[in-house]
Amino acid sequence: MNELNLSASLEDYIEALYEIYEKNQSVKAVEVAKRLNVKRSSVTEALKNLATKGLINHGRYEEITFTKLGEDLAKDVIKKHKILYRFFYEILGLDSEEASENACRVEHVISNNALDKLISYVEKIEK
Amino acid sequence: MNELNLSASLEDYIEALYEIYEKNQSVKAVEVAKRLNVKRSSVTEALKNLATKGLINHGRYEEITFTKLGEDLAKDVIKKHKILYRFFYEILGLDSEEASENACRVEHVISNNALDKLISYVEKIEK
DNA sequence: CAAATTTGTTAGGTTTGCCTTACAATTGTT
DNA sequence: AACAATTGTAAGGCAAACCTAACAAATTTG
Repeated sequence: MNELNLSASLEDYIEALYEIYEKNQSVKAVEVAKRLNVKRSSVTEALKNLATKGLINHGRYEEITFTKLGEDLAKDVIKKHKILYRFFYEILGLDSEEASENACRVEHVISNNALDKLISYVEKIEK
Repeated sequence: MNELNLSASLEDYIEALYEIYEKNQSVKAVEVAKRLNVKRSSVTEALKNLATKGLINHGRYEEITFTKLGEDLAKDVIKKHKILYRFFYEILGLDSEEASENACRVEHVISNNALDKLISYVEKIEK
């Protein structure tokens, strides 16, 4: 499918970028840094990296925008996160915070196929 | 619980070491290397690392043995792997290989609490 | 047992992702 | 507009994990 194979770290960045963008119609490095608990300079690096990979457009001191590919990828990660959250929270009964933490980590390592099965499963259970 | 916080990589190593040890009553770096798809030199490094952390005993050109802590830790990881495998294989219906791959990756990131809930869940479902 | 093969180790490199520090650009405030 | 504060970037470092290449120890085998 997506032959880009982002690292967990870059997936975190693009996910954060997208959600912050949705909320604010703009993205500040400071916010990304806060959210991911990293320094502003690390955000700069990651942005450079994502731009190189063709996922965002971003020049010096410019607002970022998503490429089609970047947007799709971000949505994929977010989709994974949401279904995993539901699984941990609604089915396993973890509290909200721990469900979210687990989803955050698992979303980077679960296969697409496993995700699809999980979607069907969660939906079946909660029918 | 375990305040050691092994990296995913070191967890893989100790898991492999333990399973190979169980099977052969001894561990060769070559086998570990094959199994984890790394070079022998990387295994040497990892062993040094695990020994420093007090999980195994291992001197130059010596057989390794596990400390109590190391053995407990290995068993923990293996336990996680097994329950995750069951979940992916028996409940989600992935094929054996993909179930195993997913278990291998998720075992390093899922919380102990989530694991406990998963154990209960899988056991309840399969009652 | 001596030579050949296999195995373990070391040294030195690479990549990724983070950091700190310092500076540049932008924005906000009087 | 001028100064202050905030934000973005660049440079240089560090640690984890991996690698290759070369060598050392151990094992196999003719």
